[in-house]
Amino acid sequence: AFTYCILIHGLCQCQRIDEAYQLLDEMIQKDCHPDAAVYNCLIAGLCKMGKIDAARNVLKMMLERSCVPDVITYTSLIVGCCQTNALDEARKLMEKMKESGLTPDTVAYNALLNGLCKQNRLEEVSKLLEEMVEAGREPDTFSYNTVVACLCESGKYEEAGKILEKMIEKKCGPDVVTYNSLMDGFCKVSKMDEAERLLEDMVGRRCAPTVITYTTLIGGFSRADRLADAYRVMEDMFKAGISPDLVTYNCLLDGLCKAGKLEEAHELLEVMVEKDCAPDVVTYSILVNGLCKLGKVDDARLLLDMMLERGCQPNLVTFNTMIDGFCKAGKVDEGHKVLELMKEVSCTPDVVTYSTLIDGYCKANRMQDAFAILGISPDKASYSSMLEGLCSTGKVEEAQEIMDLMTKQGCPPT
RNA sequence: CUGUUCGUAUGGCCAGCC
Repeated sequence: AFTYCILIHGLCQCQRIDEAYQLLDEMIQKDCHPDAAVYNCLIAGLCKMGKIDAARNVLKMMLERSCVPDVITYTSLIVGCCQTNALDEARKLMEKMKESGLTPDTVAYNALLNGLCKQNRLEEVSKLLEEMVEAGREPDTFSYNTVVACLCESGKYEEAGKILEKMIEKKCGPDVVTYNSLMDGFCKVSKMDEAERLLEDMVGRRCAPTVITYTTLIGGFSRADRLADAYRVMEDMFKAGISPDLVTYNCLLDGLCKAGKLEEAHELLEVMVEKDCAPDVVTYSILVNGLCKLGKVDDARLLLDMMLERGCQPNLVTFNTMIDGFCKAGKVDEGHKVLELMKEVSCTPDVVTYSTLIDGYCKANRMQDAFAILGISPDKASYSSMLEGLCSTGKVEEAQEIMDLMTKQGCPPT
C-alpha cells in the first residue's frame, strides 16, 4: 500500500492522473485496501489541476468504501475550491470538517487564507487570522507570507511592512519567500533599485536567495526593458551557483521579444534546448506574441502549427494572442478562424477572446460582425469593447441602445 | 507515504509618467 501511495503521488505530481486512477483501481481489485493517504494523493493532484469535480468524486468513492476523510483531505479540497474561486464552497468545507469532529490545523487555515488573499478579501483575511488565534492556531510563517504577498500585490506596502515587523517580533521569519514577495512587489511597480537592495538585505541576513529570487529580479528588469541589467543578474545567479529554470528563461525571452530582439531570442532558445530546458506553452506564447507585435503574424501562425505538430498544445493565452495578432494586422477573418480552431481542439474561449475579436471588428468598421460576437458572449468585457467601438466611431445612439440591452440582459453598465 | 505561502505569456478601457 505504501508503494502504491508513492506511485500515485508521483503520477499526480506530473499530472498523469489517468494512470493514477488506474493504480487505484488495481489496488481495489487486488483487495489491497487504499487508506486515506492514497485517496488524498489523488484528491490533491486533481485539486491542483483545478479539477475539483473529479476530486469530489474521489471523495465520494472514498466514503463509499468507508474510508474516513481527514484534515488533509479537506485541506486539499479547500485548495481546489480556492483555485476555481469558489470561496463559499471552501468555507463550507471548513465548516464540514469541523462538524465531522476534525480540528483544522494551521495548514488548513492557511489554505483558506490563501484563497481569501487571492481574491483580495482583506477584511475576511484579518478575521480569519483572528479566528486562528482564538482556535489556538497561531499564524505561522506560511500564513504571514501569504498575507505579505497579497498586500504587495495590491500595493499596500506599509501594511506589508507591519506584517514584516510582526514576523520578526514573533520570530516567524522573514524567510526567503517573504523577501521574494516583497521583491516582486517592488518589481511590479518598477522600483528596481529597492528590489535589488532587498537582495543585499537577504544575503546580509544569511537568507539564501533561490532561483525564484533571481527570476523575480530578471523578470522585473525584462519588463522594464533593462535587458543589460537582466543579464547582469543572470550572471550573479550563476556566480551564486544557482541555475536558471524554464521560468527564468521565459522571463528573459519575453524581455527580448518585447524589445524586438528576435535574433537574440532565438539564440536564447538554443541555449535553453542545450541546457535541457525544453520550451513549454508559455515559451511558445511569448514567441507568438513577439512575432505578432513585430508585424510577423504569418510567422506566428506557422509557429502555432509547429506547436501542434510538436505536441505542445496551445492554450487559451496562445490562441488569444494569435487572434489579437490577426486583428491588429487587419486580418480579422483570420482571427475568427483561430476562434474556430480553438473550439476544434476544445479550448474554451474566454472574455479576452471575445473582446479582442469585437475590438477587431469595430476597428475594421464591421459593426454587424462585432454584434454577432456580442451575441455569443454578452458579458461585461464584450459590452465594453462594443461600446468603445461604437463611441469612437461616433455611433452614440447605438451605444445607448447597447446600454439598455445590457440592463435587460442582467449585465448593468457600471 | 499525502495537504498550505513567492517568480513567466494574451484584449479593451481608465489612471499615471515622459
